Amino acid sequence: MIDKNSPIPIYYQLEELIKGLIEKGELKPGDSLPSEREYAEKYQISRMTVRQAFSKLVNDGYLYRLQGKGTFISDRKIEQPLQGLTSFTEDMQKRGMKPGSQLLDFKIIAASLQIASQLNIQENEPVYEIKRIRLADDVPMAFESTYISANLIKGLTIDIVHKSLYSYIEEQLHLRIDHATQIIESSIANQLEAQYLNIKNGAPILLIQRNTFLQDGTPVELVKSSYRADRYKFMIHMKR
Amino acid sequence: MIDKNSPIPIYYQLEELIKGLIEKGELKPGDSLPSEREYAEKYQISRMTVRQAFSKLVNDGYLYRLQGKGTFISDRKIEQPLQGLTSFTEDMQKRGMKPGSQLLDFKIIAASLQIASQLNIQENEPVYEIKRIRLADDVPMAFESTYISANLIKGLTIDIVHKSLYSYIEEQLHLRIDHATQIIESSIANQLEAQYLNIKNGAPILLIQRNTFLQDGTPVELVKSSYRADRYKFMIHMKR
DNA sequence: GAGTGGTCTAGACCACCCC
DNA sequence: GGGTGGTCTAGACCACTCC
Repeated sequence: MIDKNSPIPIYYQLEELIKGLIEKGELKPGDSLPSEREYAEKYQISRMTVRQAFSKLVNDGYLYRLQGKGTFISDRKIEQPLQGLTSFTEDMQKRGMKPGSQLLDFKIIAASLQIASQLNIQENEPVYEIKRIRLADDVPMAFESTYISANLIKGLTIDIVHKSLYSYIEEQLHLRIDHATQIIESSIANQLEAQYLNIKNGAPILLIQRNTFLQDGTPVELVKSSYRADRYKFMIHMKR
Repeated sequence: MIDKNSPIPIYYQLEELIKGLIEKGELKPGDSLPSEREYAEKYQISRMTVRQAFSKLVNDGYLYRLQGKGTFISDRKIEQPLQGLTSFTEDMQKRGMKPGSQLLDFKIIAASLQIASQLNIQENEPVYEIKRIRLADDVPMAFESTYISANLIKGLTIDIVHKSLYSYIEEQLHLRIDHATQIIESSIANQLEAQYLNIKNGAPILLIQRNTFLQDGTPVELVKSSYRADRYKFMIHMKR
């Protein structure tokens, strides 16, 4: 089950192995795991390597440790929702809904001062502007505008955007998307939003602005979304 | 600067030392840190111990690593906001506002089915109910209702709540608050909320429900807040 | 080739929990 | 006292970046 000769790090293999056991239900919330020493013995690896795998899983909320007692499976009933950076598509799938998308606009424009400052580029530099209505189970869920520097992310097409923008950036351009900041606020639908989302003028909406960055802090993407408040709640999980 | 005989772990001392340098501005965003090996040499500690300190700081967003190049200070201009679990008081202080509070109600009630299920207790078990208006710079910011199991958190007083509930739970009761789930949604002020928050009926508000847990998953606290949308935006930072 | 972070080892002693 | 996680050491080899 653990291949020591594989180029895949051992700690990562162990991580996936344990995650698999949890997802298959062989390890249930509250269950204690075999001790770090037992894993080390069983797979003939160092205890530090086991600890590295455990630490990642603790950090991601799969496990928790109690000194002197052991390592246990977390109760993730409530905390399931947002684990790290996900796309709209993944988000909807996790919520058990069928994601969809309706393209309104895809073009290159000159960056406004506001967009340029968010993307850390000069005013009037070219940026892709993509406007879409996002659907969940074929019903409008959000109205979304995406801005991407055309000098940083070259060769973008509608097709790529439809598939997976993040995969393209990471696998074709070899850039590593690392983190994002989201600003969430409450507002009221204007006429345009009401029309696109099929709700009443003045109905509550959740505005989410996401700024995505590479590891060195270079902005990759700016997304402004308006979600229907009657269909969408934002959930996050926080560690102390 | 590093005391190897102190009961405080070396990796933690190094963490604080580096954080200090960043906060004092001696290390600026984009700067590269001395290498792991240099720190190990300088303080006569193992490289693994240095890595442990670095890893925590990377995880908390202070640093980022580039293989083959070095370790660098993150640009935290935008990402500053919400780092882990914070109280209203801390939150407002970080935003540069003066926090305040106006107590509306403090009593023990029998848990409704809804509250009981959130706190994982039986219906009609005693719970503290605390209702407050939260102020920022003396202006209403949020209307907040807190529910806490009276059997779990004993001896709660208004005074404790006014100071720091979390300190009381951790230092007096020796329970370790570990994580929380927050659900954020957009809504419109009803008459009561409008009155308390000094806004118009129908004005947008941000509803935030927070469920707080101990390490083993025991619910500690349930907080329902209604924030004025014109004064409050929720910000989060996410790692991929 | 020299320097960096990424992974890994085989030990060690400690603090804590439970019997 | 025996088991657990928490910390720490002093090495090792690898992949990567830069010159």
